[in-house]
Amino acid sequence: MSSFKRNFFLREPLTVASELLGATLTTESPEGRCSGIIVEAEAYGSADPASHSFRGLSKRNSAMFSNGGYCYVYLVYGMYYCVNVVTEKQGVGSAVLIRAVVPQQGIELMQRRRGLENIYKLCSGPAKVCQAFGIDLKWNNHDLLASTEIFLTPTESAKKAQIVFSERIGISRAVDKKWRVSIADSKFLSRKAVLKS
DNA sequence: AGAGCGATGGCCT
DNA sequence: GGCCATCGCTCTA
Repeated sequence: MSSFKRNFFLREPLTVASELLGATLTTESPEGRCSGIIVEAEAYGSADPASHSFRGLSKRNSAMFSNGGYCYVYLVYGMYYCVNVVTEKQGVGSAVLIRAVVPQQGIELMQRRRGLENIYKLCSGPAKVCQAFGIDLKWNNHDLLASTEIFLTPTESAKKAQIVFSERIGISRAVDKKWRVSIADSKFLSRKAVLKS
């Protein structure tokens, strides 16, 4: 089984986001292993008004400034978690938000954690992914290249799916940037990609 | 199918 | 006090 190299993550978040589509996210916990294929992600840049890192380092966002390949987990709306893959070199606050995944291993465990049967809705949103995979602050700022509890593996098949670029979801600043990437036609997305002329 | 809204807590002004 | 990188429920069509 191959794995990502550090250099993969030391690039601009939109590039990393595009190339993470098709990759597999895996978590290991005492309850079991969960894995799934990433089909939707968003890039957040260091000079991006929509990014948590825009106003500089804080207690909450400090993991965003870690080296590429680390993990940034945050609490959103007081009740859910979202998981990001940190990009670029240490000191630069950029990351890729994992928004949707196609469940592969541990589907029963995901269904139990989510309290939901429907495969298509199991991981169709950033907080749903975290709930299904058991991701919370315990893994914030973990190195995805060193951890055995949360990690990424590259796409095995050589086939490249069609990628769509669209506007990011749930933000109020820099709304025009098309920094959301998704696999066209996937039934596992948080929303269909809206293409504006 | 789409709009509205409450839950809930940390962080920023 | 206001604002969230959300979700799932309810109401209207």
